[in-house]
Amino acid sequence: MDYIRLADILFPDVTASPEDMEKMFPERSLPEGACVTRIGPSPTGFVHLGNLYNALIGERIAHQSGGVFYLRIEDTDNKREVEGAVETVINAMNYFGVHFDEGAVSDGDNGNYGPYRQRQRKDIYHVFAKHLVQRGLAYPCFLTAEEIDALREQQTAAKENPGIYGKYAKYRETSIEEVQQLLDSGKEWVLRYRGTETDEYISVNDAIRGKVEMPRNNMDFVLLKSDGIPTYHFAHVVDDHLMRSTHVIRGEEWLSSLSMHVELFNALGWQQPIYCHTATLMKIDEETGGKRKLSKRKDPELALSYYQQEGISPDAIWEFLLTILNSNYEEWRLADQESDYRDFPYSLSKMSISGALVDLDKLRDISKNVIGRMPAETIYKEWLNWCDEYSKDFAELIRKYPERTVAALNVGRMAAKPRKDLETWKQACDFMSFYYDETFKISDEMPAECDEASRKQFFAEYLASYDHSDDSAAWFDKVKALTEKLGFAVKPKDFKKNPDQFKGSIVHITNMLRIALTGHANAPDIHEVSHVLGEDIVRARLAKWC
RNA sequence: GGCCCGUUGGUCAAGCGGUUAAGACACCGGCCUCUCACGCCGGUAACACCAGUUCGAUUCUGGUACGGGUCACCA
Repeated sequence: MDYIRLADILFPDVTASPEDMEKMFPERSLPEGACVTRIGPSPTGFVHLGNLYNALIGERIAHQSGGVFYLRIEDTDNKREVEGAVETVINAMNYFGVHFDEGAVSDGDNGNYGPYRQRQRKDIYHVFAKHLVQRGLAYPCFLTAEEIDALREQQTAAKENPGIYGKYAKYRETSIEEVQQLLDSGKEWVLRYRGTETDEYISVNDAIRGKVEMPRNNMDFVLLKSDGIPTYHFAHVVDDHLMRSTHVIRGEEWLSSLSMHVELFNALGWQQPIYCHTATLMKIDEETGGKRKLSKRKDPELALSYYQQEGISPDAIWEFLLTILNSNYEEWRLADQESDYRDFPYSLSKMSISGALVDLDKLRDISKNVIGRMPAETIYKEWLNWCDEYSKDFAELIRKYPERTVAALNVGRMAAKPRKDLETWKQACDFMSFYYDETFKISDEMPAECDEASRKQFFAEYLASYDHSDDSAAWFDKVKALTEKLGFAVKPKDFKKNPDQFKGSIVHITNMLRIALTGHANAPDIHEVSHVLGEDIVRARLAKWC
């Protein structure tokens, strides 16, 4: 068969050669050991944790090695494409602090290895498609969807592997005349790779999993779809070669199509990148109690937007993913509280290969510590940023009282063992609400031990003797004196031992004070809070109880 | 069903032939204390199963079970 002629019939417009492509996209001149990585999201408008998870690995190993990290949009499936999805991906990655050195940007491309949108690379793929046809490694296939369905049914019934291969590859040996005829009649066709029937095994050294073995590809899989756009498999091989990726980081669901990719790299005579197949993120299914893959429909926490809405800071997400990704991260963080997480030496070999469960409790804990490490000014800024987007009323409040807010954020944080009250920005709005009259409300009941008479007496006398300039010790001495005067135990233990001799203990008294001041039985130090609020507010809030 | 991947406490995980089988989160006690938090001390809790190799297996090999993935002109 004259494959050269067949190639010309199929791709009459392709004049460039593979060598031209190699010249157009030369090897990158990078320092020894530099990694070139990428993420290749498809623009479906939904960015999930798994995307970020893989992005983070790529970003780390690229930037840690002085390499390049880029964004490639895998838009070969026009059916799934959603308007504005590219923007969504870029914004999400930007929000979470993942920066690209090159690749697609919202209004075009940035870099010398583009275009970075696969649909715009059609001509490039066709050069290699034609080349494969010329060498007899690819052929046009005119099978319709119905024919393929019927074949699959027949194969399944006969307990054979479904698919187009060997004797089932109907159009493998179609003559040029027949092809020409079919083409002329306007019949749709796809370009298929010509698989070899073999019982060979291939072996790939995965950077995360080690040696992975599987049967060599024998399928006539699709290279170009009927619209001339490549499938993922073909696009991946061409792109990662031409864009000079050194490492391909992707989910383990790709493991099963690895044999096709190996086949193509070999057929084209290219060196394979280093594959890194990551574990799938899982969660516990509430209904069955079993582990399962996170699902877009059932699990809101899969969407990155969930974390934005909850107000979990990007740093917390990073730390969370880093602890899942590298088992020694927590240890490193424990030993070094100050360093940026980017200083952590990330390693592919330390990665877990079984699916990790997304544990929101753990995330909250990490978030609490991350915020705990931030200076109050940083918290103010980031929290305000979040409020501007998700809680406009609160943003207004914070802006109205900037000094008070920063002071409030510092309550209990100057001590040797600082408080960690804030978990998320959303929770912060709730927690901090008592610092502002606009949002202040009494949420807890006054302790039952304090009857109305002693309550009135307490607040009256407390206010009468209140000196805003008292230091903590002087203030507390006054509270103690009042406590005793009202017939309450100054030492909680005394009350515990002899509950009959007292109306209650100082715990009840201070709780009463705390509720009047903050609305909650649980709140930070009363003396500190009083000073953040200022004398006027303190007096006003307490006066209501006299 | 074929092919692949996986399996250490509730969760995340160290471990890489001999360990009292780390640590973190969660949970439960206790201490500290004006509440809550923080912090500290302590506790409950694990090598899926069965063979084999070995003086000795959580660690190596095989099988079973269970979980996951994939078998598209989707990525």
